[in-house]
Amino acid sequence: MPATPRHTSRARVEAKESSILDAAEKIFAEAGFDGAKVSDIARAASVAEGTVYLYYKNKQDLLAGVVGRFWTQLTLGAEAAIEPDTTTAMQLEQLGRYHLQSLLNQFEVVSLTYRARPQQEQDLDQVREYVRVFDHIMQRGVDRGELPEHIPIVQLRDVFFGTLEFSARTLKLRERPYDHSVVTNLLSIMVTSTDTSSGMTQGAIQGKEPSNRDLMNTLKTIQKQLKTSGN
Amino acid sequence: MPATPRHTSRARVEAKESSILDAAEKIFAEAGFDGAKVSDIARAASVAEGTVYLYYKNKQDLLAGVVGRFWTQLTLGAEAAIEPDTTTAMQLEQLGRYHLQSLLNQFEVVSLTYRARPQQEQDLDQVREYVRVFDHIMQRGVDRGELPEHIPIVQLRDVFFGTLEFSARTLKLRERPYDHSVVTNLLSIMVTSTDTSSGMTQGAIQGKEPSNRDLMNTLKTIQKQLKTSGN
DNA sequence: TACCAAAATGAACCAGACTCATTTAAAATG
DNA sequence: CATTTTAAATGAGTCTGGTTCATTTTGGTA
Repeated sequence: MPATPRHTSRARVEAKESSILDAAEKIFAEAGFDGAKVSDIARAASVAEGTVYLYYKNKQDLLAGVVGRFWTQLTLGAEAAIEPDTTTAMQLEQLGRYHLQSLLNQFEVVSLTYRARPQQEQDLDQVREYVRVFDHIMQRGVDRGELPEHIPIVQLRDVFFGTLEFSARTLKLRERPYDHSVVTNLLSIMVTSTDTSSGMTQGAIQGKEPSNRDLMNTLKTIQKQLKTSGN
Repeated sequence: MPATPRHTSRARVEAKESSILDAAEKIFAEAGFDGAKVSDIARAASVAEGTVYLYYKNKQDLLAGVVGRFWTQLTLGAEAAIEPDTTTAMQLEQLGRYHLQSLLNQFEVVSLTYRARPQQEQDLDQVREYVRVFDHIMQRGVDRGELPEHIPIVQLRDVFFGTLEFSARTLKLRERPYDHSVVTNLLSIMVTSTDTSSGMTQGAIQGKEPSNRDLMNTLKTIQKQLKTSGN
C-alpha cells in the first residue's frame, strides 16, 4: 500500500500522490465532477487508470482529496495573510480580502466542495480547520478587550463566510472582478453590530432585550471603527 | 411529445410529469444525486424507465426539474408568508423566518440545488425569482421612505441569504432545531447597517468616506429599530 | 545476480444511464 | 362502431465509464 510504504522512499510516493491530485484538480475544475473521467485524470497524471485506485478508494475519495488539499492550503495562506500584531478589525479585513479573492480565483475548486458528499463528517475536516482562523481572530479580539465578552462568534462566523460566499457568486454571475468594497461593507456592518449595545451581542442571544445605554459612547466607537476600517 | 400534446388532455400529461417529479424528489432526497438510480425513480413513479426520458432529457435535467419546482413553490410560500401591509423590518423578519425554516425542513432538497450544474444559466431561473422577493421588500422600503435612497440592495441580499444559508448548515451540523434568534440577530445587524450614516449605505459603495454627521440622530434611529425588531 | 515485496498496469467486468424498435392506448375519421 | 392514425409507453439492449484483479514491472536487499 502506498499509504504505508516500508521499503520505498516516502518522498517518491508522496510526489506521485500529489501529481495525481494535481491532475485531478485540473480535470475536475475543467469538466466538473461528473464530466471528469478517471481515465482522463490518469492520463493527465501519466499513470495507469488502476494506479489512481491505489491511492484513492474511488472517484469520490479522489474528489475529497482535491478539496481537502485546497482548504488546507487556504488555511496556510490565510494565516500568512494576517498580520499577527494588528487590530482585530484589521485582521478581519485581511482575512475577508483573502477569502473573497480566493473564492473568486479558484471558483471551480470551491464549487467542487459542495460535490464532496455533504453530511459525510470527516470529509470536511479541512474546512472546519479553515473557519477556525476566523474564530481565533475573534477570540483574540475578546481576550484583548477589543470585542465584548459575550460576542456570539459562531453566528458572526456565519455572517462573515456566508456573506462572502454569496457575494462571490454574485460577482461571478455578473462577471465582475474582485471588489474590495464588498469586504469593507461586510466589515462595517459586523463591526457596527459588534458593539455591546447593538442587539446581536447580548440581547437576542440570551433572550433578553439589549441594553441601549451608553449610546453616545457607542456612536463614538462606531465612528472610530468605521474610520479605521474604511478602504 | 408530452411537452406539447395536441390531442391529449394537458392535465393528464402534467399529472404524470408531476408524479415523476414527486418520485424523483423522494429518491434524490433519500439517496443523493449519484446514489439515486433512474430505475428506482421510474419504479417509484410506477412508470417504465424509458418514460422518464420522454419528460426529461437526462438525469441532470430531471434534477433541474425537481430543484426548479422546489424554488418555485418556495417563492409562492414566501409571498404568502409576508403581510403586505406592515413595516419593512417586519416583512424582512417574516421572510427570514420562512426562509430559515424552509432551509431546515427541506435541507436535502436545498442541498441538491448545488448539484444542479453551477453556471448553467437558466437552470437557476427559479432561484433568481425567489430572491426577487427580498428585492421587492427592500425596494418598497425605499419607496416608502423607510430605507435610505441609495441602500445597496444587492449586497444586503447576499448578507441576508448568505448568512441564513450558513446558519442553517451550522444548525444542521450541530443537530439543533430552528432558532428564531438567528433571524432576529441578522435583522438587527442589517437594520443597524441600513441607517444612512453607518458605512454600507453610501460610503464604501461609492468609494467615498461615509458621512458621520448626525450621529445622535442615527443613534436614536438605531435604538428605535432595535426595539421594534427585537424578538 | 537472484530474490522478494511493493507498485504499477490495463484488460475485463459490471452498474447504471440512455436509446430505440416494438407494443399499447387514445383520438380522429367515416 | 370499426378502422385508421397518431401519441405515449415500454423494456430489452447498447454503451459509457467507474472499479477490480491477475499479471508484469520496479526497486530494494541479501
